[in-house]
Amino acid sequence: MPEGPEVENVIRWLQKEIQNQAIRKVSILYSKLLQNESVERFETKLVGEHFRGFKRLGKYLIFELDHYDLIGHLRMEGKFLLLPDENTLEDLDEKIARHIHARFWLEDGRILVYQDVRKFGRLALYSKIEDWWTLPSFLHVGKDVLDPTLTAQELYQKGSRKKRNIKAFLLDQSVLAGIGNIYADEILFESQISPHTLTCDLTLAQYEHLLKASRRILQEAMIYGGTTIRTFSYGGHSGGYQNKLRIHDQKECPICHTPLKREVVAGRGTWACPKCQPLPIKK
DNA sequence: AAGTTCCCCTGTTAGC
DNA sequence: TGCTAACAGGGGAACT
Repeated sequence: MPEGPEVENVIRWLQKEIQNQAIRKVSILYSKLLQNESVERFETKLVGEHFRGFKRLGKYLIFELDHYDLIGHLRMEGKFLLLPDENTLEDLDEKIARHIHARFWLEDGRILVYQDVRKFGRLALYSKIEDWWTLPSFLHVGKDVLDPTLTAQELYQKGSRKKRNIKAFLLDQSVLAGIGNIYADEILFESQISPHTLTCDLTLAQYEHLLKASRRILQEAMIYGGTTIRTFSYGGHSGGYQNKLRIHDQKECPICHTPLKREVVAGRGTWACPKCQPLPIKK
């Protein structure tokens, strides 16, 4: 499922492919895809706009156009495809075509389409403002994990006054943005912290470990092209990090070989080694 | 008021 | 084998 590293790969791919392309025509086939705009107005507003800039915040994609910022979120299974021409679009297998919810015809004849089997993804359109990170879409989105101004001290301050497990904390995008379920498990394993540990029981040193592990793992996953567990792909590529996962969806601990079993923490399927990631001893 | 549960969706898989 | 129910999970609304 697209987390920070997957979204980064999508953004870089689109920047390389369609930067400065103008939009000739737009058609939206699923109105709920649009968060804050009617289909008709959305389709009208985007004609003649160019894809100027490509940014990312957490798991959000930001397309800077001439007069608007277009904010996208792929949620579970959303993906963009670039089709070479009209014929390719017409010849698409019905199994794929039925899940295409938006189409953007570009000036060079290619067509950018948005496909999303589960229809969870969303697009929001805003008139361009100076600081896109102040847009309503980002009201509840904290600093990106890879934002160099984010410090362990900040996490410690937020965590120490909350009573909630660290897995939920890492998944909370208003705390830090970009980590999803898969990487949360990997980060906790590398930090040797149980997902059940309460944030108020963690030391500053542990938050330092967590932040360091978060950055290392997300960077590495990004270089590998992200993780493809179910369906993630972009530009015809799959990610490669699924082969590097150490704990998530694995059979045994790579360090002590303890058999692992899935459990639900923070409402998510969770893998952790009971030996290598012990709970702190209660006093 | 912060933390938890539910809901949106559909394809895949587990279980009877 | 064929059907149904459970499951997958990001984020926001609704609930406790």
